[in-house]
Amino acid sequence: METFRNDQLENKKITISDVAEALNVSKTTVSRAISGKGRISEDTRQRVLDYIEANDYKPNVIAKGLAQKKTFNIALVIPGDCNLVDMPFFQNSMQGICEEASENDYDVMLVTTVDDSVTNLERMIANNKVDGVILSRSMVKDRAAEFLKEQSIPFVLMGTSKDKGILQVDNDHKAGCKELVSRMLHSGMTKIGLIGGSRSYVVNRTREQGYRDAFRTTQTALDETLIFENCDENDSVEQAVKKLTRAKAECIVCMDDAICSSVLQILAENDISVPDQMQIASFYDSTLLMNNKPAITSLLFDDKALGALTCKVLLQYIQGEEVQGRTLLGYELIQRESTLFGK
Amino acid sequence: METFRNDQLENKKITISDVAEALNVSKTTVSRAISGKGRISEDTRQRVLDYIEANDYKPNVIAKGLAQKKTFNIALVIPGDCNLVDMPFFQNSMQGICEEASENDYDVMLVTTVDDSVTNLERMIANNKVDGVILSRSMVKDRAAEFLKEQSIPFVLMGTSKDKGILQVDNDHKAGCKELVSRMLHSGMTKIGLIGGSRSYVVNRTREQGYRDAFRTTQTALDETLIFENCDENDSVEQAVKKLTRAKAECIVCMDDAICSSVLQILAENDISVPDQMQIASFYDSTLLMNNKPAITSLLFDDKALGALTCKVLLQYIQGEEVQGRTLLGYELIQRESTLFGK
DNA sequence: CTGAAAGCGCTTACAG
DNA sequence: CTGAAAGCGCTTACAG
Repeated sequence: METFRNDQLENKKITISDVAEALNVSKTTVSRAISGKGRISEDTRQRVLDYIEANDYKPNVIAKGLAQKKTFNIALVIPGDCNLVDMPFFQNSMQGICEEASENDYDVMLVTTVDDSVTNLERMIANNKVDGVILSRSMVKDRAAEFLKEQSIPFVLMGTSKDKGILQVDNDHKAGCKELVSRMLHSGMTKIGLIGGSRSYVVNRTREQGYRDAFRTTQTALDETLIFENCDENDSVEQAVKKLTRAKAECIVCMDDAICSSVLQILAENDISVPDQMQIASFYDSTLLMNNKPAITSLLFDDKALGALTCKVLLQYIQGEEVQGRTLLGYELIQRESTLFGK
Repeated sequence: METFRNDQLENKKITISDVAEALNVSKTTVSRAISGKGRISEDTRQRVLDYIEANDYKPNVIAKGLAQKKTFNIALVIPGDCNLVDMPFFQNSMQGICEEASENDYDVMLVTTVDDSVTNLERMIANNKVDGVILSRSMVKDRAAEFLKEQSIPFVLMGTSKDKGILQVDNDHKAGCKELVSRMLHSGMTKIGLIGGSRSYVVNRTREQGYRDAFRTTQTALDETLIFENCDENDSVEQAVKKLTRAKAECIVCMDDAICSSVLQILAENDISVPDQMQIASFYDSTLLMNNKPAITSLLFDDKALGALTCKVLLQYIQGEEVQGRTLLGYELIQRESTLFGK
């Protein structure tokens, strides 16, 4: 059995002192040439820059951070226990965050939380390892947000919170859901069922709000018995579907693709065809149902852009710039075969 | 529109000098009490520790790192463009990595790669932000691995490589696949088809090897026309399924759940029932097919444990301990309704 | 057992 | 425009 041991040979990197010495200037001058701060002649500046380029000198960011009391790192907090349907969201937004951070010479540290525990986040903050934090899934009662607030650590929520004191960037779920349902109402449907997940997540409440807004705006009576929430289990979804078919709902709007997937399965088992006997739409297009036949009408959000923007706002805020308290991103309504309106 | 601006008030944290002053000892002594290195009387050690505890002093890890030329960070490199079926693997292993790192007072930095580009990784390495790297998906030709080798940065591959010079920790795909296929052969089947994804990924080659080994060990003739690889598109999977049904294969083994999902759909469309007319098994259980009826026989791996172990090996290596060149983790063979053998 | 001092690799008032 | 010096918050030979 072959084994390895790290030689720990320090591959010595060139430092600012080396550069200064080689050029016969002070470290101060080198530092200024690089940062662009302070007066320096264009001539020496160019000399320094050329030397750096030629000798591949990279300032040590850690040392720079120590001197400036910064880390040039941000933390991304993601749930360690999310289910399949949420993964694309985290994956894509993560990608956007990393790219945006990278462009600003920042790096992102990963913090996973389990069961609403914030110990990992606490450790990272206590260790001074980050300049700010991105929170990614917001619970109605969010311990991480509370913790960061009392520690007065800069952070932004990639999501929505009713707490106006929290910086937030989110997809405009409410407007999207409202438009989707409004279109259905305009097409003449009235019995539009809604099946949603846990109300512990802010996003589910937001989506529901959009649904309600559609009815209010179009002045259509809303039948509360067609709304089913907290349907986390397959069983509760099944109950909901049964009640909705019995109530002769024309369409079932699912709050996310996980629920939609269950609904489709249940309908198939009961030989209820989509869209003829029951129309279906989903509030979130997760690629989980990409290959479903018929294709499912749904709302499409650009999660990568959301991540990038969230990161941008955080970095601006960290740098002392003024930022908007809340930013909402657009959506796309994709009409597919599972619904009949607007055809 | 409400806006925010960061006050940038430095919430001053207590430093080692503060502690030293308060206790009337030197910084050296405080440092020693904390690190446990160097001689120090049990008495003063306890005094320091008590004070620290009482006043909630946390050493600044960044400063410690500067002095020791360490960062106490590792980087995790993940593909920015993975598809749904791979996400649970990354999510779960990530969780394992984060937990293990946390326990060793290390943090993990996220690096996403796009199209085999290593620029983000280069930046992170150049910036001295990490002590080591975990590579998570291995291509047959892996640029990230090459880069890290020539820079002699400690790294371990969470996966398999034929390069014996690379530290690796992986699930034992080969043994798992071998056992699965062997059991089928022992039950009397002979026509066992294989449909796999891109051979650019090492894991797909490894799985195929297990399949071949099963035939060799049981001394069964292997019909090469039953093997279909590089089936990345739905079309190629469809072709493969058609050929396999025509060839009267008794079972189709899918290299992963994405392929399995396509296969199931194609079989359904052609009214071929599972397992009566065609048995199905998958080499990787990704929860994607969790609710499929019939449930799919497959191999189960503990990705979180894989992540944790990979991280552990990296940290040991970084600390100069001797580590095994290659470590393989077990698997579980889950027999479900989609196959008939062993019942 | 304990401490003064130098050092990690930067930045930044301050002085010239 | 440029530099010497102090400082960021730690660690670690070295001396006592």
